[in-house]
Amino acid sequence: MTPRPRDATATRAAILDAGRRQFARDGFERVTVRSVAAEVGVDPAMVMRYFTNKAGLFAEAAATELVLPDLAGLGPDEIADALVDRFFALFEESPTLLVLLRAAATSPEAAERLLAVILDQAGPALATAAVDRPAERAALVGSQILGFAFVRLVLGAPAAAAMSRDDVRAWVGPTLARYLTDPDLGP
Amino acid sequence: MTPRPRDATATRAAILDAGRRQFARDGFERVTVRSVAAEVGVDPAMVMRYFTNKAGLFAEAAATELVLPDLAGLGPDEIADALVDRFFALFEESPTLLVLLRAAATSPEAAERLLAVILDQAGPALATAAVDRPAERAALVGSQILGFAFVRLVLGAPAAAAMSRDDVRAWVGPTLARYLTDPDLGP
DNA sequence: GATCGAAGTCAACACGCGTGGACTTATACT
DNA sequence: AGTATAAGTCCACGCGTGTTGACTTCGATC
Repeated sequence: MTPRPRDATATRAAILDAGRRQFARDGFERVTVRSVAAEVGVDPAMVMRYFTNKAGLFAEAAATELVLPDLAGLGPDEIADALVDRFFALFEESPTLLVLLRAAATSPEAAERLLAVILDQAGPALATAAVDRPAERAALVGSQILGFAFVRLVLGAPAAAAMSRDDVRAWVGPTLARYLTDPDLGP
Repeated sequence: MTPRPRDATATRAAILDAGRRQFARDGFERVTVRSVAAEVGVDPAMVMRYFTNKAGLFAEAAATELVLPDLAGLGPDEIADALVDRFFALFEESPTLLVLLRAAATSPEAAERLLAVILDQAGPALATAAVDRPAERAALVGSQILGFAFVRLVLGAPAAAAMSRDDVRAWVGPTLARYLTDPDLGP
């Protein structure tokens, strides 16, 4: 066959990559189809060809898979370390979560998607570790993780931005552990 | 004198109020001068007359004063309750902080302003309560407060949105207390 | 070597935006 | 009554946006 042996999907991947970077840096509205195309060195119409829409490009750029490890049978401290490590790596390897975080602030659809990621992907894993009230505990874990990412990556607070992975483990790890496993917490 | 005894500043206040509501709901970019003027029932040019700019309107709509209570001499639990109560009231009485939170996600200037609010207004008050490392502990307190507000008000997570003030006290209060006063925390 | 289809470019459209300036209205003072 | 002055309206400009359709290029197949 070899219908189109050229690097057909190469520019498509380049557009997606540039779009992801720009969405992660500027949010949805401030990114223009033209700016993405310019970064790739391609005509703006290419974006429509491959993604039909600016929204289509965003949807693909914001596709996030948390792939959390199995938390069952782990002690509180191990759970906390596993969560910190995973999210630390997640924000480093690809900015999809940051894309979603930035866009969620001004777009109800993006907010809904981010909430779905937390509830549907992190929810089950966290529920196996929660002593009770899994919904509340998952929401609190999410609030601390997103809040820290916000202060560190969006606001750029020096004290938070300067922390190493081990620092984050030591500072916020215990909070996550208590949110999930402290039986005395809550009303 | 009475240079203009008419309700001169009334429409100005109405524009500011409508702008604040729309900025709190939609962020900076999605709000248009026209939409604000339409909500007030006034010509768009009135916005320029009173605020010179869309940016000028935003700047005034985002002016935030935390007015935190004095935390010196309080125990950990009292500190936590005082913080939760103050921020709970703050988000209810006026959406300026929400305006700043939403806009900070996509605007570096807004992010800088929100960071300044945390550092300059909350920082000193929190520093009096912190056992050590005031910068790190203030950043962590801010991350939890903003993160919870984000999950509750922006994402609208049911488990977080349904919490009463006392629920929030019971769930996140202890976290704030530990961030400030736990001497064993951190690396 | 002719041809077909995909990859990519070009110019333009329609729209909504922020903003500016000329114009109108109406109130308070002389 | 007349007038100055502030409040408010109208209209339109210029720009950047997302998006579209027709055109061009070019490599692989027959």
